[in-house]
Amino acid sequence: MRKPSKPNDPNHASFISNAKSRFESHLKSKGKSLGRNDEPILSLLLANHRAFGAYEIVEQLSKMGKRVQAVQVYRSLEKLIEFGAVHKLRTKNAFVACFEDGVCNSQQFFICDVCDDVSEIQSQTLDNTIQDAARKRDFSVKLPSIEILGVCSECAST
Amino acid sequence: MRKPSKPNDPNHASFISNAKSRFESHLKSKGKSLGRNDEPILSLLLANHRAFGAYEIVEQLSKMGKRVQAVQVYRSLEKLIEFGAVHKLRTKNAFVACFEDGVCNSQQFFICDVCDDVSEIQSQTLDNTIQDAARKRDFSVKLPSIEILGVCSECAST
DNA sequence: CCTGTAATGTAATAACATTACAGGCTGAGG
DNA sequence: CCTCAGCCTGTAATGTTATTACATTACAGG
Repeated sequence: MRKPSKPNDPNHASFISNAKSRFESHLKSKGKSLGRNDEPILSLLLANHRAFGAYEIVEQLSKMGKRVQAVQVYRSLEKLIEFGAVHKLRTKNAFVACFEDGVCNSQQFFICDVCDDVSEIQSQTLDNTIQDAARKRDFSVKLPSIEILGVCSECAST
Repeated sequence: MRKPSKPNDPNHASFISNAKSRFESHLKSKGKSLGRNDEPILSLLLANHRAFGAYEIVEQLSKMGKRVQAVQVYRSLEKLIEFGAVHKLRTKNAFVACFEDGVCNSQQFFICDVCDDVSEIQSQTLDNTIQDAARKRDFSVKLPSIEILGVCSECAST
């Protein structure tokens, strides 16, 4: 099993370009293409290991000389989320890049209250436990959203 | 283990009055009291097995001749949530009564996309699985939020 | 060149949530 | 009984997140 990439990994740059080209192929296969706003947004999120609010993305891009409005950010995010390159954190109303290498189906996050770091996990056990519980009540799962708020090891030790 | 009460249960009325008096005692023990807005809001939520948005609560109360503004609803909800009588569903930006009988610590929900029904579960297994995953990464859990979106058995069969 | 589709830009607004401030009620202590 | 602190209420305004509506631009294929 591949480890998720993080911004401080030495080969993070290649991870990013891979993620981008995967996204572009995906779009192409659906008759769409990488828009002029998509790339900067994805880059911003990939360059950070935390979640950004949509309006924060607007600000950041603005600082980088790229003026866009919220709606354009939401449009790009929608595509990115659909593809799986970005996840939405509903507890935060914020958006975070997916750092899993390859396909990502789960939505399981540990979110640090202190430093805002988001770490995504892919626990088959957790998935199974949820599926079991769902089966028991004949509930058919569409989208499990698991967001565990707390304090990460780094912040706890300082 | 007691079953959670539902609006169509024959003894639901007594469940409601119990929930209310528990809430009132709790407030009293904290030097607070049941405000004039708290009761109607709790009643509304307890009378329905689904989540309400804050502004929807405003509307409903208005229909019942009680005019309040959003901020008042949020104030009551804050108290109710703190006590555990109401939960916030972050995937929906909405609020649902807790139908567990007694103390409720977990936040595990199955939410039907079709009929909006919310059913709360208290899976120790799920809790344990999350705690295990957290321990592995030295993450100290404060507030797990688990909201499973999908289709309930009723809606699937019709 | 024309046309259809996707992407963009712009403005306005909806939906959700909070802050600020002014009164009003109540109950414990003097 | 008085009064003062703490809680509750009401009102207005504002902040934050997300979407709708509509006009325009870019571009590939017939």
